[in-house]
Amino acid sequence: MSARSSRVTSRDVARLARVSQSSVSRAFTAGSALSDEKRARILEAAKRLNYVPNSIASMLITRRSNTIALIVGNTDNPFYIGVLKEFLAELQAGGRQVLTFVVDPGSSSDDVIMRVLQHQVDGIILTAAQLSTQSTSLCRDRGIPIVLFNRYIPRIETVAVRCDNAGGAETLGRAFLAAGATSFAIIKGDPLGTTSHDRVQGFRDALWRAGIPATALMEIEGGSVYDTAFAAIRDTYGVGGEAIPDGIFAVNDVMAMGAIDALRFELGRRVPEDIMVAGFDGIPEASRAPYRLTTMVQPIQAMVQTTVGLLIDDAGEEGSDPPKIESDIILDCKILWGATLPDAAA
Amino acid sequence: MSARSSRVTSRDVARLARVSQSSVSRAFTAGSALSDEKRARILEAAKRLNYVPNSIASMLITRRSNTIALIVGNTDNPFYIGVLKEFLAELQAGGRQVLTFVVDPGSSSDDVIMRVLQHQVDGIILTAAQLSTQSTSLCRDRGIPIVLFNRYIPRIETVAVRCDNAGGAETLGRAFLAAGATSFAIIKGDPLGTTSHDRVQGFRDALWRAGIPATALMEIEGGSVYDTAFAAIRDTYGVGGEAIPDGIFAVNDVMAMGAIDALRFELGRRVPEDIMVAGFDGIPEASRAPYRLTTMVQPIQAMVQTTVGLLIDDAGEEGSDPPKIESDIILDCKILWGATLPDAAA
DNA sequence: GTGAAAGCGCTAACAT
DNA sequence: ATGTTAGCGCTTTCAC
Repeated sequence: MSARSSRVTSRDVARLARVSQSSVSRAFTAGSALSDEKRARILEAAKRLNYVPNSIASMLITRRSNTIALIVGNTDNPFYIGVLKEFLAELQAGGRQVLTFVVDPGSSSDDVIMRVLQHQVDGIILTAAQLSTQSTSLCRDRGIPIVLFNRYIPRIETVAVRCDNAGGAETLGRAFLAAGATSFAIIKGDPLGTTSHDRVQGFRDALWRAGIPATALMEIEGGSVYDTAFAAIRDTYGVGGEAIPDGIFAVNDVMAMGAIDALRFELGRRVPEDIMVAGFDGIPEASRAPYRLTTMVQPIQAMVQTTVGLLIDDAGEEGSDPPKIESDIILDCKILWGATLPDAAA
Repeated sequence: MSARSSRVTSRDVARLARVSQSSVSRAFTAGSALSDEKRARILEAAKRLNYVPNSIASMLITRRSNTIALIVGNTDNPFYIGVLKEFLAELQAGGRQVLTFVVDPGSSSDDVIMRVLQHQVDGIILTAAQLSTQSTSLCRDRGIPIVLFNRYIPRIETVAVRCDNAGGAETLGRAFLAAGATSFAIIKGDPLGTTSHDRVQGFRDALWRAGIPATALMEIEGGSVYDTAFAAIRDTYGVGGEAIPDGIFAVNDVMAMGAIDALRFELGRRVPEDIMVAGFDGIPEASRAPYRLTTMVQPIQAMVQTTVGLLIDDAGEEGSDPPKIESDIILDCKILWGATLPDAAA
């Protein structure tokens, strides 16, 4: 019954439909000149033979793979999982294939870039991962556009899409001040990442502008994920530790959750009654009943669509070497008031 | 400085290195006959030209793409995110590329299969997604192996790797009984999925064997994810609702978390003092301080490695049509005692 | 509108 | 060990 169709090619279909091989190709190419009658005949023959066009051959000749490489770091942060999902959905909806790579948070994506280049992808999306100058120029030489997502690389002219990390953090800083906090801690993320850096900077700025002395802000390495942030808070403020401040800002939600749990279950403190907490990202988990975290919501969908748009536009034109956008694209984020840091204006 | 290497082919390298084009090919193929001196010369020329072999052309001729398709459903369940990560890591470590597809929980993977076939992948991994008989036979006709992960399709002879869902659920059922529970609820997942079905069945069996009447077990549609399970518990047992049973078993961890939060924050109950709860999967989130859920841990890594092993072995031999494994591979899962259901034997 | 012919960049015999 | 040759399955001029 089944056609044992292991190697059905357009030639086989052509033979059965009594047309030329090129007509078969046309039948599977939208908008090519072919009579309806012939197309129908070809399609039927194809169905009978279980023919599926070999896109590898098509890629070779058209030099377009219709494939985007998605390089993801830090998969332990639900935010990037959400980003990954959104990218997959968006690219898939646009008819593109996605080659996904994960890189260890520490390691560089350069070896992955090599594999990506061999695969003739139409574009590269880089999320929460490092990249060297060398790699970017290799891609540029081949005309493969790269877009950085929520990360930029100083001194490398690569387009980046991100949200206003510094501005968002500053807003949160002011929110703490408005709520009456006078002593602070900030839980930092990846020391090499621009995202954490910018949020720290924004928060510091808010305090500095309000005349808060630098000594009123303690900076804690949070390790970017739940477990490490939990441990950092427990160890920093545990028995014989430092005095716990009024307000704690974690540069991402998952660390804020770790901090809250450590405060409650290890240190016996109440949030927000004893300590106020805010995060950044707007992951759904942080809005659940036990947390109801006040946070800055990143517009994932808009950011993803912007990113994909840049890639697709670039890939559309053959010899468009200079990416039209020279500087980063920065989208606004929006505060989501939860219970852990009340809206003083409300 | 950069070589404007948009279209450097093996011919260009051959010319520069003063060798034949096939020697260039050999230089990039491990274990092919080529003098060290020549190989070095070729590699150097390649570097100067920024040459990267075009794997598309190689795929076309070798008919092996070195690529695995990973089809994932239900990305809202952290368990499958963990699975996704593990697969990506494992396949990447094995030098394979991964084409990732997400399918909406409701929809079938059949359209995705079509795209996958066009891409000449070496194998397909299907996780938490539906698949029709038609699609599987299409793949089989082309000699593309499919492995189902944590899901099987009755009446379709496709290899599946999963854990002992029924057995694990039965163990949890006995744990509830040993802890003294006498009335029960089970929060069910995807009605179409075998995973939920088997766990429900296993739990029922445990009660039945202990002589518990069917009336002592209430079955609740939990919708597979946190939010829907939260709402289901809130609505079922809220004001004017049913009496809350002693023990609640959610067929996955994320629904157990939703149930616990609903019990605590919507219904004002204590877990485990008032109600005992258990889940299934062993996701890290469920072991965090607010939950400390008792659950069955699925051996993700072993399951993933087994799955990949099946695929790679199959793909290794050219004409190996009959998959060597005819029946499913079932791995053991292990109970993780948390706080929500105490170990009566301890 | 349709067919014939020429490759895309590579691998794999086959010679030497 | 190395070069020559013949394609892999498709798209795309180019004639007709």
